[in-house]
Amino acid sequence: MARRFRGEFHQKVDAKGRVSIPAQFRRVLIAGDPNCPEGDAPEFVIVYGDHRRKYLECYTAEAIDEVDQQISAMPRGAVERRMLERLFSGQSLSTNVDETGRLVLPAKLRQKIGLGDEAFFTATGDTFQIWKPETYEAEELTRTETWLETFPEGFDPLTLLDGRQKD
Amino acid sequence: MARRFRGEFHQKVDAKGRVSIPAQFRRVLIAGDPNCPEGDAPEFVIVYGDHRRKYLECYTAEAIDEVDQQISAMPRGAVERRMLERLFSGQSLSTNVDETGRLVLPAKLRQKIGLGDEAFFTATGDTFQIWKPETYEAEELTRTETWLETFPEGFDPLTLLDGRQKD
DNA sequence: TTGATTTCCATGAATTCCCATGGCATCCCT
DNA sequence: AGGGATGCCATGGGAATTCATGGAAATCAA
Repeated sequence: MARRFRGEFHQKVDAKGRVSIPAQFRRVLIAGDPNCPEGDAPEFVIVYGDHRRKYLECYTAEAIDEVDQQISAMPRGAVERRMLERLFSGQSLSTNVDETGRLVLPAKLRQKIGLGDEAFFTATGDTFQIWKPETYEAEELTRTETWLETFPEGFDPLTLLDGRQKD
Repeated sequence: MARRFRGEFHQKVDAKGRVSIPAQFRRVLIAGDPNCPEGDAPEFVIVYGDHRRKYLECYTAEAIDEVDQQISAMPRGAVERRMLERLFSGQSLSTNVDETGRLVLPAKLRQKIGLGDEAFFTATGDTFQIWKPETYEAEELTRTETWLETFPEGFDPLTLLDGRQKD
């Protein structure tokens, strides 16, 4: 089973912007940082994006390397390449987990997503996101709701996985 | 014959949330974890889903890998993909069987499905589900009952297999 | 200097690990 | 066939660790 992030967690944010990274996520970050200095303190990257993005997306060292490679494989000068570079190089921050398993979110980033004294972590495959809990509920949950409503009563999202498989 | 879960079982849940996994299921979990560390302690994934789902669904390592692959084959940014990621990455928990054959259900999950001191396990092909016994009786049994009643007396469910090609 | 950042220690609660027991079912030996 | 003896299985209890979180001391930066 590949090293993937899994689960949702609520964590406290203190006055200095310190947040405990869920232990399970920490392990994935460690596994995803090839030259992680033995014990722990893996490095990883937070992509915060432009002003309209309301959450922070975190990549393991390996995951971001992969993205970087794909970007540099694009033709120099291409508009798309520029955009991606701006997003992944510019609007991002390289950081690391500290010895007590926490990450420090600079005031700038906290303000950007309106983070108060609580953060919501949610896994999304090979990355995880950090949200202000209220925003997550408002945006994502209601989005799910309305999306589900476009389907018949009692619809099971699993049907979407079809293509080949179990029934 | 493929390793499939079979049967229904009632198990005790102790104060710490520990539950014995039926030995039969355990074997399937072991067989379904490719890099399972020899003896036992296979890893697997519990998908709990959103608030309206009243049971926990357990996937073998292989089964969940397959799901993950299917999801990552969907176009990035598609709403469907996003929904499935939320479900299978976010609303899930990666765990493992312990040395005594048990699994630990965190308080959060127990509350979610209202689990008390007893759990009901039921096989569903390549996954199995964990229910609060009362819920299962109330919801699932009556559901299949009424569904069966839409068919004539003495109806043989096997008829449903007709003309459906399997893989 | 002064606010901000980084280190280092502290602690309660939750989680994991380790050992123990009783019930069944099976195997085996005579 | 009798009657243990063996071994797996479901459960319990407590000790040992890990986690999340808070606060103070030590460093920086400008």
